[in-house]
Amino acid sequence: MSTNGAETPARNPEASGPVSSLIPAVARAHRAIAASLLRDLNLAPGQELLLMMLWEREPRHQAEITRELAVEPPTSAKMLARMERAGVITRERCEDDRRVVLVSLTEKGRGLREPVRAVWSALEERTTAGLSAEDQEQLTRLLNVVLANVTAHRD
Amino acid sequence: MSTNGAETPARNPEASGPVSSLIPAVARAHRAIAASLLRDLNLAPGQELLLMMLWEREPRHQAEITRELAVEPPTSAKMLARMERAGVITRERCEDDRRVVLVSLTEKGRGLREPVRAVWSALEERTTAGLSAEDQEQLTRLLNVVLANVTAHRD
DNA sequence: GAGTAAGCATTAGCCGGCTAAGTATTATTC
DNA sequence: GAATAATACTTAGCCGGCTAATGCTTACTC
Repeated sequence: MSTNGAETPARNPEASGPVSSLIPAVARAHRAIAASLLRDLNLAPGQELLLMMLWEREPRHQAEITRELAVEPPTSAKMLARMERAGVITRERCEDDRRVVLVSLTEKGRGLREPVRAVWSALEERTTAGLSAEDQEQLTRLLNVVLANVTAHRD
Repeated sequence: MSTNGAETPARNPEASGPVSSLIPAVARAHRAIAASLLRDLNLAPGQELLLMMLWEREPRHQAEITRELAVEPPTSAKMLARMERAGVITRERCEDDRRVVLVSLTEKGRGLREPVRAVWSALEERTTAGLSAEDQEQLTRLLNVVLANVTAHRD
């Protein structure tokens, strides 16, 4: 229903630097669009990433999913439980190693492949609108640097 | 506690473009660091933005906060309720217009100003480590374009 | 083989974010 | 002045994300 008109996202005067305030703002607005597009497929943002993993290879250990999504175990567990309830995946304990849970797609889950791809195209197109090829490369490069910075193992 | 070692954040082969997968990944890792720094101040990520608003001017209408934070009313309402419970802000109904709620800082809230500024400096420094001044400018510029793209009013 | 360590997943509970629906108050309009 | 619309906030409930604490298997060590 005609999503709200995303207000001006708080340009912050006290911010020591703009990047740290820009990143969450961009991410939130970006996620809102993704959510609105994915809602038509009955998916929540984040769930499409899991499906992509399974489309590539299946079944998968839940631990593997957790690792690759770079998320904590309870996060993936809850998400998987919901998606199982929604009928897009199945879970079963592995026979060989009763600790692990194997995650597979249902037919319904497989059917989402093309629609999700379409959503991702639309999302990316809108996100990078007005950026030249060089700009996009630059942005990708810079974001990867930042990602490495904030990802760096700390101990 | 010795945060997990932030795994590789799911480089996604199916992604139509890298930007849409990079943004959430960066945002999540960035937020995790912010959370870890803010936890020492007993704040959750996002709450510092509200405090910044109040340090600048006070009191504020809740509606104003909601608008400036670019958030939906229930989101700010819940956050404010928690912060009130935590003793950093107070809320009271306005006498002139009984619909509005006025939000003010407590002494405890005022005392957080310097610590929060320090956290933001540290966060920004870590985020932009290894980026030249031009790189930072570029990144800021490009993120602003993307922000405009994903923020664009849609109806 | 017993005891301990490591790995995998779950439960409970919090936080920021959202939508949908409702309440109360003030402004408008006729 | 009464009916209607607009505004401000709340409640309920869901989703992704997290930490802390628990349970259950398998592997390792002695």
